[in-house]
Amino acid sequence: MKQFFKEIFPVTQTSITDIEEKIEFVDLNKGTVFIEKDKINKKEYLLFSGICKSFLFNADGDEVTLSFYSGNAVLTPHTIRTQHNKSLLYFKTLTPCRLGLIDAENFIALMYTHEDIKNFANQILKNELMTKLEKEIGLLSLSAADRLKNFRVKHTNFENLIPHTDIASYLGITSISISRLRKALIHK
Amino acid sequence: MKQFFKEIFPVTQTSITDIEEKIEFVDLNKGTVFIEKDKINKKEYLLFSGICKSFLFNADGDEVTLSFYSGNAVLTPHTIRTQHNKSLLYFKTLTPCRLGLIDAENFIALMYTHEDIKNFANQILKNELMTKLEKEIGLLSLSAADRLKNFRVKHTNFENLIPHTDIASYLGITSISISRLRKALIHK
DNA sequence: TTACGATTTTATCAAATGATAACGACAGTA
DNA sequence: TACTGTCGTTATCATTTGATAAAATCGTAA
Repeated sequence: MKQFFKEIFPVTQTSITDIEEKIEFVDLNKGTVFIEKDKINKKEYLLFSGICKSFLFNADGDEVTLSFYSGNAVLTPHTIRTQHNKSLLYFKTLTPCRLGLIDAENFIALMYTHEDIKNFANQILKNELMTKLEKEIGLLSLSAADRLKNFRVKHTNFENLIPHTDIASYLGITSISISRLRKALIHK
Repeated sequence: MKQFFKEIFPVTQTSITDIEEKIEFVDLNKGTVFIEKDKINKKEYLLFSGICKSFLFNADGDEVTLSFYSGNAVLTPHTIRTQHNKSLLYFKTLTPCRLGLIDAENFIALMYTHEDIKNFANQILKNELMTKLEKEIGLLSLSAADRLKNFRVKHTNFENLIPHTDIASYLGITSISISRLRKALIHK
């Protein structure tokens, strides 16, 4: 737990303790859809280990990968819950994952009583927004090869840990294309 | 004002009046950058007429268009547009625009005292997130031609009102491509 | 009106990406 | 061990998109 917050946004030992006592820990196998679109959800999710992704289905019924998360990280509140507590997205594990769940209302209460926890939450939101902006800029103005290069910097070794189809649907290309790009990038 | 809220999210006459008395109205010529990245900003923006866009610059220094807004509409809310009261994005007018500005803190105060204004704000936020998701899905899984088709449905007649370069940078293609696609789509 | 500058279109060619199919590698299982 | 299904690669060909340059169009100001 200490390490978790140290990596993301340092908070006091008191805050860590107060969060920890409200957390429910869960271990999931890979390939588990643990948040479903349009379903009621009232939890916050801390990812302690493993890799998971958020996704939707396009008009053809294919999965479209929006974001990856790898421990240690926090899944973003906004997309998991709208004002009616319904998720906008699906989430699934791509490797075995260890998650920490907190009741969202409890967590909000902690934000009010602990200034550093509020700052922590703001940092999470900021990170997510910046990541989204960077991704959109990449999609709008970079070639697939450059998007893959950026992906490698941001998500080191993911190509050896999760299916390439998930990476392809994140980059907006086919899995055949990613294979071709991987070959082309070897000599560069 | 009545028409504005009627189109977006109906609120009571009392709420309209309470908002209206805190609004500052502004008329801008086309091509005016009225929100700048990294500059202090503490306002909410209501767009009563005209078309504007949010944008950033990519690594090559080219404008990347993120979203379009046309009256009547509300621009990206302060909460997700800024961090520490500094804007994450640029906004500029693409036609003459009539805007209404409200101090963000004043607006939040109204949300606490008026349930319908809070719901209105939540609706704006949700719409913004949904629009973003739809755009990302399009970028990830549609051809440029299909993205243009969708754009035409969502932004009727924009091709006759704003520069095609802005539309191209929104769709992630060159202005030459958009011209080619326009020709190809005439016979379909 | 003419002239100028910005925008849009067109043409040509090269490069990137998709579609389809076949092949190979690999893990799990009977 | 052989079988099976999943995943990744490779090959071929068609299509899409970009780059560059030139021409056409449009709006605005002199």
